[in-house]
Amino acid sequence: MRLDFNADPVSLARQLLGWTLTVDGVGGFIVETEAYDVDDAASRSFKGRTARNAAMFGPPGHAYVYLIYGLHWCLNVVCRETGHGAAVLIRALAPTHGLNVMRERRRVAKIELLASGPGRVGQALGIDKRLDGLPLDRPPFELLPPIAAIDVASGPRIGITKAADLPWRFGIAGSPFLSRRLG
DNA sequence: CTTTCGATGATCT
DNA sequence: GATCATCGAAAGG
Repeated sequence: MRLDFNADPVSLARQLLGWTLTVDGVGGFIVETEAYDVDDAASRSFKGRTARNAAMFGPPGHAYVYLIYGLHWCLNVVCRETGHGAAVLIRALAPTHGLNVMRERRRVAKIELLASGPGRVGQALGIDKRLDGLPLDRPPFELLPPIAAIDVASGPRIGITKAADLPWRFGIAGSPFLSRRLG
């Protein structure tokens, strides 16, 4: 099984569900993603390339990391061809690797809250600016294929004001680790 | 269960 | 000075 990072973000967002993502051996399987495309008013790449979003215009299969609301680090997977500015936001994981490390970083008792949201994923995996632009197929990252078939659900994206009607949020149907329920 | 609101800082206008 | 792909706590039903 292989991921096609050259695909469009909607396709990659669906492909990524069920893959296990770890940083320094800490993480879980991807349960929720969001697509951000070229010419997408909700995307940080919409107004063109800047210092902040440069990684989005770099090679597919690399990380794009940014700080939101001054305190949360969010992790994206760059896709399409180099120079396009499309990516998939990792919104939630089902924790499987390094549970103790994540609990220490997050300081929450419930396993459902360890990585169920983009900011929570960032905190649980220790994501920050150092990882911006790094390839996802080499340490500290690791991506492992799904072990079972995935039942995909979709719905509108969250926390955006533009193009908010597009159903570009994807998740594993019925998972208790989704940041919010999905239709 | 729901809604509201403050925290916090880099980036862009 | 405004914006922002969020979170968590607090307040209200």
